[in-house]
Amino acid sequence: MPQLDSGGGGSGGGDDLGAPDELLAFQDEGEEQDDKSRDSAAGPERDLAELKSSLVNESEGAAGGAGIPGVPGTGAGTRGEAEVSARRRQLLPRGHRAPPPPLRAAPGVSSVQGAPVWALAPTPAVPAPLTPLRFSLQALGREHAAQRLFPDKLPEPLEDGLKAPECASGMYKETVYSAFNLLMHYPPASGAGQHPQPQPPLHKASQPAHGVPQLSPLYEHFSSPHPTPAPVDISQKQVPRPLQTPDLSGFYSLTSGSMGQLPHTVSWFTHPSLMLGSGVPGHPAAIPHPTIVPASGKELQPYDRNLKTQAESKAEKEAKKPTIKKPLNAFMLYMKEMRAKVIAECTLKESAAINQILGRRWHALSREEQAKYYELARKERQLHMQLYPGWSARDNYGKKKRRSREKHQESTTGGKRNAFGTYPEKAATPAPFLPMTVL
DNA sequence: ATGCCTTTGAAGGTG
DNA sequence: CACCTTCAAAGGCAT
Repeated sequence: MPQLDSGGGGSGGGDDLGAPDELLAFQDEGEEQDDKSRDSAAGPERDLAELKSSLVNESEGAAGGAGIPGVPGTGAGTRGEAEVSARRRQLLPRGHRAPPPPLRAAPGVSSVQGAPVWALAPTPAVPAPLTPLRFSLQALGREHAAQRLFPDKLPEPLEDGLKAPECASGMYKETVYSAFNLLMHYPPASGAGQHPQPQPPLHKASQPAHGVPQLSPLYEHFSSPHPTPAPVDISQKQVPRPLQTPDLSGFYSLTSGSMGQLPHTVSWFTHPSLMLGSGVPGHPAAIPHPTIVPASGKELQPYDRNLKTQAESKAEKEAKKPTIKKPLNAFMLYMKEMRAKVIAECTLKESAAINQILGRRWHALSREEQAKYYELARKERQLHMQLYPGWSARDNYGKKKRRSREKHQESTTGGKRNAFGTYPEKAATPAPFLPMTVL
């Protein structure tokens, strides 16, 4: 079940987003200090350095590639395929990473829906309580205002970014916290006057984060100031109709007028394959929730079904049932925002390598910085749950192709290991955050 | 065409 | 309750 706090607990119930009294002190300041020092001394720069180092070490003897400019050993595309493959296999052995000390929440502090307690600390200048849906793309035109909310965050990318000469492109300077700034920027209560200037079509590759955060579609979806009566009917049979709370009722639509302001990250809005809903493509009513994707990834062909047997049709129907994706967690949101920067800075493209860097950067983030993403993630989950009360992550189990790790598991078992073969390590790795105990 | 890799976090299932 | 498993994003690469 989704973990929306249904009003219980001592947090006042309901949406206690941004509750000021959630500001909690940490008792492990020493550890935080460690984090800080780690951040500054061996943070992001080390991330890539280690990654690169591992690449170099593992590809020692290989002719210097041209991966990261000036960084040997990162050019996967410069070696023979076999060599690259070998490197890839050993790229970052699961035991390779020596994760930084975990961020721990202070004991005796409460948590909300699994987020580290420090993540619940009030975001600067964010009014509370917050309605999760009250985000607006209007913020796109108000980045300055958003920046005012977190003025201290602007230089962060410069600190956090891979400033190493081999990686510094400077592109990340444009906006780093733009996503969060946007999300955390609340429109006027009236919601009026939210008609940003239409923008030309944006392309994913050509439109890095320049005032256009790579937000979770969930939030982007609700960024529209123009309401629609209800979210797309994704699965009437399984997913109960979303709650039509007053807060939500005004955030379910995207009008054509709002399309122009949407960044590339909301390409789902116009993508034909996503027009699965009940209506006519292009019509707001036909706009599905961003987390809804056809299982096949292709547009449905209703007439095809008539040619199939009932069983086939049923199976196919089942298979093609739109999939409600899981809401993104904090780290996913972070990755989504920062990926482009890492790519730009490091000229890396392989997500596996990028994700490793991002993982390290994530650990290098301060609590406050991480808290933003936890907060966003929490709101995303709330939105998701409000939209699809009956949805369960379990619904998507098996929709992804079974990974071959299963057979790996069979062949290499002996000990306990998860399907990825990583669990023992992860278990051995200190958890980033200890669960909070609710007082 | 499809799955793997790689990361963290969330959530559900199991013992 | 602890542990395990799966999925979420992403894109190059391998099969």
